Amino acid sequence: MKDFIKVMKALSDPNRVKIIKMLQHKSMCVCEMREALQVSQPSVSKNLKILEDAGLVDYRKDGLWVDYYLTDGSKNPYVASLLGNLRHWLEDEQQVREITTKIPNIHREVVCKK
Amino acid sequence: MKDFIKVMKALSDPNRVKIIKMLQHKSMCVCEMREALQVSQPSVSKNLKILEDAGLVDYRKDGLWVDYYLTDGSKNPYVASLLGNLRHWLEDEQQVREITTKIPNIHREVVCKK
DNA sequence: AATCTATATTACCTAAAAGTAATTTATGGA
DNA sequence: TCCATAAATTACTTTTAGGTAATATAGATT
Repeated sequence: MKDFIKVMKALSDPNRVKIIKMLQHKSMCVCEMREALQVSQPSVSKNLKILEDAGLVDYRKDGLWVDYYLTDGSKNPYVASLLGNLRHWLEDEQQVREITTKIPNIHREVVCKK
Repeated sequence: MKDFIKVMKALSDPNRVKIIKMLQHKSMCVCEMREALQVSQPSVSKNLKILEDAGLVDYRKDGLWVDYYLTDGSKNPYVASLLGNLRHWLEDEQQVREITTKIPNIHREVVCKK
């Protein structure tokens, strides 16, 4: 039950869902997501932690940057199925489109010097 | 996005998930669920409203009783798939088993006179 | 009509969630 | 070693969620 609730809670916030939808396109670091979402850095970090605890995302360090990416779902029995659905779900949402079209124009070398 | 968030929120509370799992077995009235969940009647009503707003459950009146049942998911594009998954998800959960084994012993004629 | 009963609604309280600002930690380069 | 930078953590604030008690509503029975 706990695992299930954790994933549902993780996916019941718009900014976290947007993070998932962004990561479907490419792995990203915190400051890139901060730029795309237009929220503070701690807010992004906190939301990433919630997604990580739910087994939805994982990260690898790359120097100063931390690259987040979607997991294969092996840490939580509900994740693989939900991430699968989320591949096509919400693709037509205006809010999602707005963000994903931003992605190609966000480069960490530019965006993270703030 | 709103529809999606609404369903995720609805499913991110243990009592509401338990209601869904109960309704997989049979339609039930508020007082039966109250008995099974051991919470107050207003709490059950409130949670049912949240599930209804998300398009997960619907009801029909039967005299004084109100029978709640799972929808076919036609009111929310994410519901059918999730209710489908929830048919097998959480079946082995202790908390769910405890409640569903109670159901055959709960009869509204007995339980609702309180 | 008067009353009983199942459910909904309201008012209220406490706890959890989500955000920011300030601070700390960790990595890389001069 | 010292400094700069990306991310995490902490402290704090405001909003939201979930519970109960009290009350209102609606259908059934007399």
